[in-house]
Amino acid sequence: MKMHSPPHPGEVLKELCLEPLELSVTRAAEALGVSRKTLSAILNGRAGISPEMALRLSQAFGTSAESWLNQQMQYDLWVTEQTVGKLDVEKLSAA
Amino acid sequence: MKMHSPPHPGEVLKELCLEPLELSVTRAAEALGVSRKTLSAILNGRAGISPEMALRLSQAFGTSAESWLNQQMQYDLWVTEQTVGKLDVEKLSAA
DNA sequence: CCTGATTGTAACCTATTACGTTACAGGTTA
DNA sequence: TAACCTGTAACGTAATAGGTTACAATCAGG
Repeated sequence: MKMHSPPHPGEVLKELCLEPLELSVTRAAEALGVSRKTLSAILNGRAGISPEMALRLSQAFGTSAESWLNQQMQYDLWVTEQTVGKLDVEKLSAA
Repeated sequence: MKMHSPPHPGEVLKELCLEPLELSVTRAAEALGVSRKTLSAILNGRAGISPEMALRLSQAFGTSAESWLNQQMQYDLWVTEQTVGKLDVEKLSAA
């Protein structure tokens, strides 16, 4: 039913965390304790948010790690739904 | 704050889905369209629930894919919290 | 006792992904 | 021009989901 893509967590991170604080990618990566490449990949949607990265974000920005992983989960699920074709699954329960 | 482990999703799958329907591992793997090894690994906590597997479970048992991924996320986060030491993260926001 | 079914798991393979360092090219700005 | 930020390619490591095949252990029926 859901048709359009949930936002990639990297977009949210950029718009809600980096831009309001006027943080450069280089500076933010430094603060998070990861390489500039790693953060850049996330911001540009070429990598997801790992549990460890979620912890880093929560410590740096005072947000919850769950919220980041939740967004990532929604995004991954949407991508998978769009990607995989019909799965050959047999219905098992009555409901 | 949280101290004890959230249940591994494999336990939940076994107790809430397989056992009530008296499904064997072999039979359930067949129905899900995956190898017996793959399902066994999940049931015994040696593999996590991937987005595709969550879709298979939702189709087989009439549950939501999100609920499975949510459990997996909680579990992964807990494991990561227990595993990684102090992360060298600089606090960035005021809150 | 033998047979068949079920199970966990090891050994091997592939594909993907997060992360790192180094290096380059393009842009902006003082 | 020089200093900085940026995306990204090229190389590496480690982890993980998935597959097939094969083996040993358990348990139920004949």
